Formats: sequence, structure tokens, C-alpha cells
Amino acid sequence: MEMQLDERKMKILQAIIHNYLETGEPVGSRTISKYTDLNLSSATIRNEMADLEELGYILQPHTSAGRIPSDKGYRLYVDDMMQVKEKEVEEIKGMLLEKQDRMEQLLKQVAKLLAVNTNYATMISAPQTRKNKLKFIQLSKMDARQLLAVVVAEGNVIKNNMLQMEEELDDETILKLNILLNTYLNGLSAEEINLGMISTMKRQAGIHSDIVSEVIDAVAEAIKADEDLEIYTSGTNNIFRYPELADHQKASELINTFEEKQMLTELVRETLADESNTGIQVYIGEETPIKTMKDCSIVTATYELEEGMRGTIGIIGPTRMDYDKVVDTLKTLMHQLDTLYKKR
Amino acid sequence: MEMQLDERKMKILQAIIHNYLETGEPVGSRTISKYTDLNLSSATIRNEMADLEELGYILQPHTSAGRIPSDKGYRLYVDDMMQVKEKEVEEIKGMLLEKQDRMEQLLKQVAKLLAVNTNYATMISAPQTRKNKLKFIQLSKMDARQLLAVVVAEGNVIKNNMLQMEEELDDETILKLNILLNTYLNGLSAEEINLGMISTMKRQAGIHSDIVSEVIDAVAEAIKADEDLEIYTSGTNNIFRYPELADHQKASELINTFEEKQMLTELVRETLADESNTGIQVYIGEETPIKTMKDCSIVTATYELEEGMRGTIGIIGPTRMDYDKVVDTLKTLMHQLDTLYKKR
DNA sequence: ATTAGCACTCATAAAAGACGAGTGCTAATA
DNA sequence: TATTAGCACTCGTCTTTTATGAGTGCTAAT
Repeated sequence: MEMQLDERKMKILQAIIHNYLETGEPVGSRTISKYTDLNLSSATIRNEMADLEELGYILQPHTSAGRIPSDKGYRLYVDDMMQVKEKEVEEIKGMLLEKQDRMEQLLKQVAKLLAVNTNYATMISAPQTRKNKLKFIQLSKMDARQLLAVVVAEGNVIKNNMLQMEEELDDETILKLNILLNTYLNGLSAEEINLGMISTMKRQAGIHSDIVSEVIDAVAEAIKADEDLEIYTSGTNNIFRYPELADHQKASELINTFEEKQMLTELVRETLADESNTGIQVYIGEETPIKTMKDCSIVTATYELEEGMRGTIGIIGPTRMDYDKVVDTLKTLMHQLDTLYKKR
Repeated sequence: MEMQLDERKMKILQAIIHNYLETGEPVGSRTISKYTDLNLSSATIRNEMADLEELGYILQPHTSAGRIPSDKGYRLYVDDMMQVKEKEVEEIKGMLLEKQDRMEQLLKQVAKLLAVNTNYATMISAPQTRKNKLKFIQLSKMDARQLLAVVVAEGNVIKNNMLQMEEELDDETILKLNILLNTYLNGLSAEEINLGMISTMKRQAGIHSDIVSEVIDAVAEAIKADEDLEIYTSGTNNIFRYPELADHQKASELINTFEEKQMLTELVRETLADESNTGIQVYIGEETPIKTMKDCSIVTATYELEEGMRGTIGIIGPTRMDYDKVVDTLKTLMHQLDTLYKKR
């Protein structure tokens, strides 16, 4: 098997892909003959196309139709393109974070903006915080039988928990408990809190040991990584723009995948797990980790905020996706967010 | 115009609706003739059907087809049905609420459960809290320049806000501020906090008046009713089960409506605004307040938790929806949630 | 008041035909 | 040897035609 395609074949492949992206129709030899600057007759193109098909880069939907790019073809094309743009991708670092709920708004808007601009379905995951270390605990008396526990982890991730008390506690006791909790737990990560420590604390808390248990539970929940990270989607209905995705069966599955989000979560997790991956990633057709999306391509971009908080932006469309444009758009977006962040 | 349909016409109309709900096909006179226990020939049925059509309860998709129920027909049917079930609806009160994030999980599950059981699209809104009165404020020093403000409103709605300080504050100052804030603001609603009060507080805070401003902002946000209430959807893809909704145009619009949620928010608001409405409400076809859903029917149920926190569950399907089953399911669900809540 | 009977309508499905884009192959050409 | 013109052939798609049959409205008989 020949490693590299000869230049002419490459040009023809590119022409096929370009044309197919535009029209969505299988492209024939005659079209290519005129489309390119190669000045070759359709017959010659036909021969080359036969070769390309044998090599697996393009395929024929049926006997008397033109050719369409195969996953392998797209892959070659994308790899080629990315190589050129790799340098620019470096600048995709740093971004905006502020109040938790403002953030949510922003993410939703970004997803929407992206969907409108690209005409594909989009998703964006809230940054995954490490938040492993405990920073601050505070118990406050709300009323006779209610205690509010505020737990802050590193990265300013805040969790509130309302605790129901059996008996009423006086202010002094609460103060003592606060000191106790902070003294023992401050700066610790989930793994570092062991049973010995807990029982020591309970002993010191005396008759209020049950409260310690409850608070520890709250702490544990605050510290552990979110099992399901927040994901926002937009433009799901864009799949109707692409006939190859829009038949009932497929559309229904896709819509469901977007709504359930569970699958998307795994995609995000996978993307983020690869610590080395700092830029843009492209999954084509069968490559996608989500079965229901085997007829789609997914382009993801990993963004990174201060303190190692990372999230993922994804664009989902048909395999005949305008990779060029999508990658560019993502890069621009990253850049904009970057400047926005640096400005303040 | 005759107010009431004669009993036979009523029976025929019901038969038409039942049959249409099952098959989704226009139903003809011959079918009805055998379907009912009226023992009438198809010819007689035809005459009656002609009458029903003239009265607007049914209509003919085209000349040589059977009849399908019109919105008006469904409306009559539903009203009739509801009259019978009205008494049972009384028991739809009281429900579960607990930790904020557990709640979220529960709501999502309820939506999903409902979608799976009914084969319609579902939505559920998180209970809208009044949370107008302030209950508790606490400032805590996180580090040199960061202050955590925890604001609790009635109904245990908690808001956290991280404040950036210009200068470092010592513990004593923070304590003073805490006392100051609680003394002045406790028990107040948004309307009761006026400029005079704020300036008094600022004066008392002395050089730290700017912090007071920031805290007041945080308080305001915590107190004011959520402008966009949380809504969870499930089973959107169920619309593909119903050919009358599944064509590209309509499906796309519907999917979008579900994803954007903005419209749903308004529906919920409208449903909740009607304080008197305590039970189940049915919107048929053009009656729905959402234009994109004019080919759908929506059945909503208002649930109420303690302290007047109310939310809405909605089921969205084609106008030929199995109203009977949907209403029953909703009632059962409410009942279950009710017992679940009472048990603890 | 009900019903049998019949001519008529019209959506839907199946069959038949026309079209044409596109191919593979062969033979001629540079 | 690489390229190209030419041609027969394939096969999806679109259009037309032709059943088919469910369902109706109307009339006349019971």
C-alpha cells in the first residue's frame, strides 16, 4: 500500500470533498474536470477516481452515481488541514470565569451563538473544576432546629447544605464546632480525610457527634468531582438541515442523545481526560465515541481557565461538515473569550 | 345553535375520538357502526356524522375520507371527562422538597419517567419560590481579598456570592458588618429595602461602605424572583411517533421550542399565574399559548409544595392525545409524590 | 326514522416509462 | 505511455398512468 497519495490524486480528492460539502450530492468526474485547474478530461478523472475508490478514500453510493468522500477521505483531508493550522492553535488558552450563575448564562449564549453561526448543533460543558482541596467550612444557625453548612473548596466552588437538628444548639457550641471542623479539615482533599480523623473529631464534639457526621457528608459531596458535569446544547434542530441525518430514525436518536446528555458527558470526559490535548480535535463518522452519532462528525475544542479548570466546546454535524470553517470559528471564539478575560 | 348534543351524537363523537386516538387514521361510518353498541347502520351514522361536522365537532381531511375530531370536538370530550374526575383532582397537594440539588435530580427523573410511560414529550418546572423575605446574611473571610457572602431567603433559598475587596478586612470588622446587615435587613422583602436604609447602613459601616453596596446587590439578586425558572424536558423525540408532528418543518420547530425553553417558561408562568388553578389544565390545538405548538395539545398539572412553592408538570403530544390516560397518569404521579412527601 | 343500494370522489399504492447523470471500457491520439 | 473521445450500459429519480378501495352523499324503499 502506497503511503502517500500522488499530488494529482490529492487535488482530486480535495476537489471532491469541497464540492460535496457544498452540494451534498455525489460528485461526478465531469464536474471535477471543470472544477479544478488540472485541465484533465473527465475520462482521466474517472480513472483516478477509480483508483481513489480502490484505496478507500471515496465511495459510490450506487453504480451510476458520482463519488462521495469516505470517513478515511475526510480524515486525510482534516489531518492535512490541521497540519497547516497547528501553529495558530497555540493561542487557545485562558478564558472567562466569574460568578457561578453568570457563567451559566454565558455558556448558554456561547452555545447558541455558535449554533447560529455554523448551522450545526453545538454543546458546551461547564468547566470541570478539580476542587479537591477544602478551603473553608462554616455552620450557621438558621433557626431552632436548622443549621446551614457552607462548604467552600478550592477554586471557590461553594456547596450549601441545610441540616436538620434533633436538639437545639446554642451559639457557643456552634462556634466550637466551626473551629473544630476548620482545624481538622482545612486544606485536605477527599482522600486525606480518613476514619481515624473522623472519629477523633466525633470524640471531641462530644454529644454533638452526629452533627459532625452530617457535615462530613456535606463536605464529601462538595469535594468530590461532579459526577455529571453541566452541559448546554443549542441548535439541535439544525440536524434537519442535513438530509442524511434527518430521517425519523436517525433524527430521533440524535435528538435523544442531545436531550439525555449522558452520552455527551462521556464525550466531554474523554476529551478532557487526554491532558495532552490542548487544542482542537476532530472525530469523523465511526470514530466518534457515541454510537448514535456514527453518521456525524464532532469537532471539539478544549478551553482552559485559570487554576486548571477545563471545559469543552463541541460542534456536531454531518460527516460532510465544513471542517475548515468550523475549526476557524472555534479558534476565533477562543480568541475572543481570551481577550475578554484578559481585559478585566 | 343547540347547546347540548343529543345522547346519540355524543356517543358517536366519543366513538370517533376513541377510535382516532388508537389508529391515528380518519374513522369512517362503517367502523363506528360496528364499534359502538348502538346497533345502527353505517348510513345512519353517516347522517349523524354530517350533523356533527356541520356543528364543528369533527371534520373531513378530504372528500372521501372518514372524519377526525376537531379541536372543538376534543374540547367537548375533555370537558366531559374532567367533570367526572374533578373530585379526585382535589388530592393534588403537597409534595417533596429537600436539598436543592437532589431536587434537580428528582425533577429530571420525574420528567423522564413520565415521558417513558406516556410516550409523549414532557416538561417539569422547578418550583417557583416566592422567597421574598430575607432570613439570614453572612459574610465570611475567604482570604486576604475575598469575602464570601451567603444570603438565605425564606424557603431556604440560598445564594452565594464571592466579593472582591480593595483592602483587607480584619475579623472584627467583618463581625460588625454581619451584625449590621442582619440587624437592618432581616425579615425584609425586596420592596422594603429603600435607599434611606441603605445610606444609613453605609454611614454606619464607615470606610467599608462600598462592601455594603456589594452585599446589597447580592441580597437583591437572592431575593428577586428568578426571571428564568429552571425547566427540565424529556422524551422530546417522542414527537416522531406521531406522523402529524414528525415532518421536518414541524419537528424542527418543536425540537427548538423544547431546547430553547423560553416559550415553555412562559407557558409555566401563565399556568402558575392563575392562582385559582390548582389542578389539571388542558390546552388543545390552537388554544395553546405557544404558536409552534398549535398542532399539539398540552396537559399541565400544577403541584404545590409547602410555603406556596408551586411548579408545573406538562405533557405535550399531538391533539389526538390519550387525554384519559395522561390525566390519570398525572394524578397518580401527584399522589405518589404526595405520599412520598408525607412519609418523611 | 332507518336502512339498503349505488354512483361518485379521491388519497394512496403500484406499475410503467422517460430521463439523464455518471460509469467502465475500448480504441484512437499525442 | 499517458490522455482522451466515444459509446453502451446502469440505475436512481421523477413523472405519468393505472388500479384499488375506503368512504361519502343521495335516493328510494322499508
